[in-house]
Amino acid sequence: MFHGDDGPSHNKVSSVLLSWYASNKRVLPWRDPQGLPTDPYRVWISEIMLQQTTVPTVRGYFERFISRWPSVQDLAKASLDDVLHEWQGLGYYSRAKNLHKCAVMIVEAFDGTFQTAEKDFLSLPGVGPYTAAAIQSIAFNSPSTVVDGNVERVIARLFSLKTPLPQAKAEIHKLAGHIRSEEEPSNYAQALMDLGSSVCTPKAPKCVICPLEKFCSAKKHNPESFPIRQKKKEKPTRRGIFYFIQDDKGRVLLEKRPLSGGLFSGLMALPSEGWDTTDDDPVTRLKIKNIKPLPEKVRHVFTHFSLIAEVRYAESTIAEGVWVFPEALSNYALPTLMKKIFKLTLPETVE
DNA sequence: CAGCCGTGGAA
DNA sequence: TTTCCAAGGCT
Repeated sequence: MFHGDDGPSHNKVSSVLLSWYASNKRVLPWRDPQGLPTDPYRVWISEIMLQQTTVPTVRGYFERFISRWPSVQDLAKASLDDVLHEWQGLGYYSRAKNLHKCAVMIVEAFDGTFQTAEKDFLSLPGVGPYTAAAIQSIAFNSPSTVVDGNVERVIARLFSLKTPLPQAKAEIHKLAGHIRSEEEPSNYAQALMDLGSSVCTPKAPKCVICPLEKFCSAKKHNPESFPIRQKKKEKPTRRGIFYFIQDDKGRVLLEKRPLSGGLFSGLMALPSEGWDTTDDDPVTRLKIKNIKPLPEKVRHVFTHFSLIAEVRYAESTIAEGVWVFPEALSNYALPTLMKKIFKLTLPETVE
């Protein structure tokens, strides 16, 4: 399994890594400054927020979220709309829906206490293999193999893995499990991820200061070329039309996006057509008339496509939907795309 | 498995 | 401007 005497030996790797972490530990809002165990609730919230999201982005969201709902009981009592409002701009909005659902489940089915078994976390919506392992080790200091994007990169480089991602995931998990020790599981998991994010970076890794340099197979060659990834498919461009409809009092027509799934699930948005997977025809449905296009187009990039949004001023007299005064827009959970549009149509009102 | 699901920062 | 990808999970 290991590459002879030059390959990574797990006890050496973990001890070197733990001592590196002891003097390079970053202060983060969800991390106890003294290294004491952190409230599992805080670990859980932070791990959900950190899914595919960077530390600088999460920081502010985490602080606001925790001060508003300091415990899982508080979160369970909150309304989903309030949770989504606190989540607006963070993206992947199903995370907020699942978070709220989990809080209710934990209070009702788990009697308000976090379970200490990884399989219990895995049964929760929005908690997958990474997050379950992270909570297990970080919050309960119990050994578990934590593999995120950082760990994938570190492992791929340590062993110069030729198998491309995502095919290599199983192999990486196996190697990560062999490398890790069962000492200080909480510190070890965070140390490996910190190393990946600050030293063993995707571009221009700082091998000179890396504590694992002497164990690393890729260091001699081209560390930046690992992990090898499958070619990504080209991102298509879609065009959509968004109707900015005001009544005679200046109120804007918003509609709630279906909670069942899709883009911006559960958030408020302008009526639109032509860009998402629905076949909605708002012009007919809302009896839209007097359509006047806005010359500027709004560009927005999603994970799997780019959007060119055309905005059209229009009128409607229907009673359905939610008519909102511009000053009251901040009371609603709005995706970033809507904020971009309102910056053009309501420049005085939007931050 | 591959497509879906947001956004922003870095280079 | 473009490209990458970040403490992933669900279907």
